[in-house]
Amino acid sequence: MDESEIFRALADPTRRAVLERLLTGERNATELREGMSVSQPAISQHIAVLRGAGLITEQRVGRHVRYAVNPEGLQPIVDWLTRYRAFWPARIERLKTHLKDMDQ
Amino acid sequence: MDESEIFRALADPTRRAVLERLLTGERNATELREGMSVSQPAISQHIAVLRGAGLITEQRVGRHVRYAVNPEGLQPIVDWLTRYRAFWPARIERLKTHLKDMDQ
DNA sequence: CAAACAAATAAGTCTATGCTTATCTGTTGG
DNA sequence: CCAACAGATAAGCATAGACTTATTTGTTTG
Repeated sequence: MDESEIFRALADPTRRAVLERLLTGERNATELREGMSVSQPAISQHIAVLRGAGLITEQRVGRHVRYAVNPEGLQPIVDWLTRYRAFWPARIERLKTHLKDMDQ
Repeated sequence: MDESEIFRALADPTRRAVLERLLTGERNATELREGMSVSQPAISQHIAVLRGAGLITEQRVGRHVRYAVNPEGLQPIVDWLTRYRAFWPARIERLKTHLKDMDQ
């Protein structure tokens, strides 16, 4: 329900990069950090923000933690955006195409 | 193209309130401020952020400035969100309903 | 033209955020 | 069991953000 927290979490490019990496499958913190030029604590803190915003879930597996996108996490802002649907004249066709793709 | 700037602009509840007020029609700065407990400069600064993010447009009319939602402004983050469509199992039906409503 | 008005800008303050290094907690494998 | 590892937490710093009051810019109207 707290859109502010979600938007704030998404406002940081490093956190969006983490999320997008999770789109291709679950990862642990070390894997999420690969190729990024930030310290281990920095990633850990970003992960905490994403988790606080409900955007990711975590599951401890041994001494690793597997992170994954939380499917429900983005819903509040998707809902928020649908209020602006009357202002999406140009994109509406593309969105419909996406939805048709999903039907198949 | 700069999603960070858009997400950051939307992260503030006062700015979202301004945007939502504009959903019901164009307003000037004084009208946008009505009912909000912030100073005139604060609203002016919020408007500047929204405009910088491409979310609103402005048109000077005499000594007033009429602000309006920029229809194209939210597209970058709508596009960004569609990358997560595979993770929207629960919301997809609602979204389809919205789109059907638009067809009529 | 002067007073009133709409909005922006300036400048200062306070808090939040993102980063670092150092340290701590928990887990595993030799 | 202990050394190495995965990750979180602590503490400190620098910058960004949201707000205020005071002032400025531009426009209108009596």
